[in-house]
Amino acid sequence: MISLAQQNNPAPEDLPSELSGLRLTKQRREVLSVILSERDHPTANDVYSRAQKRMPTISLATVYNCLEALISHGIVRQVNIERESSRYCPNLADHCHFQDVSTGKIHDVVFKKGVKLEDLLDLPQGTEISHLEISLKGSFGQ
Amino acid sequence: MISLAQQNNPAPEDLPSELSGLRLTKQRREVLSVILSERDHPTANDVYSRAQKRMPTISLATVYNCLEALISHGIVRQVNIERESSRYCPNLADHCHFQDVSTGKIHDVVFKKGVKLEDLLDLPQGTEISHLEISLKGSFGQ
DNA sequence: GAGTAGAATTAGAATAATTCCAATTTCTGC
DNA sequence: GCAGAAATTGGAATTATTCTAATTCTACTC
Repeated sequence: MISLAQQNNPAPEDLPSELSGLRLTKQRREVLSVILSERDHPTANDVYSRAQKRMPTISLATVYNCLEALISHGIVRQVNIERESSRYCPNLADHCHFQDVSTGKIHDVVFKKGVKLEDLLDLPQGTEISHLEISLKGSFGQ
Repeated sequence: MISLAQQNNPAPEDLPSELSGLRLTKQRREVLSVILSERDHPTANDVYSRAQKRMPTISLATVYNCLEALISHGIVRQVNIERESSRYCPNLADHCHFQDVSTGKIHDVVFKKGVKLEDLLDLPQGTEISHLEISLKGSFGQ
């Protein structure tokens, strides 16, 4: 079985009709396909305009609804950097986000092997982490 | 010399007239005093209503302006957790933020000694980090 | 101390991302 | 095919934040 993480340019019709217990409606499949196809961390608006190309009747509210459904079922991650609009990422592996200030583009950054952030933080015994986000900004050397 | 980080409940009038090259006007001193006095990571609105107690004529726009000035001079840190409104933190030491989901309160979390996040990330040689934010949500054990 | 230029403050309008709402459409199970 | 539930839709509402233009303050210069 091919995991979504590897799938590169799945047309909406190639996506299953259900995923992680979420019914994939036509719109959800379209939204997911957009996010899987161009992994450049699009905003909701980006997703909206890309989805409109194949499905001109989709509404922005639906895009937000679909994103929320995909996120709450663990199919997509929401990415927040400072106060910018949220972006969406289909990479479910442990990683964080680096924004190149000269281009605005966002890059996935992984931890060096074996590193688990939770082990590095001085949290009280028994703390349960339900959400963890690391974001960086900067530039690649001159 | 007492560093701001240690100062506990500085009345506005006890703050210097300049700090890190920033002229501390009456309003900036008031805003800073609010943030230093109750270190509960207030939002701009919280700061506004607290500041109003002593300075009823201060405006919300001024609070935003003052916060921006304090941040850009490295006197205060802006804290973002997901899409919630920004919060403001006078703790300049290396730390990150944990939000207890049962109370909504935000707690400072430090790294275990010797840990430097930059060392743990797989970033290209020569990458310069200008901004780094780590936020967590969860609960303290049951 | 008056005059002045630049900076800061202010109230209110504007913006923009996101959420809400109520009506309609589409599904699913029978 | 039908009933009820779930999803979609367009547009309005919300909310945090930023912008604008007018006023006030501050620090200098004379």
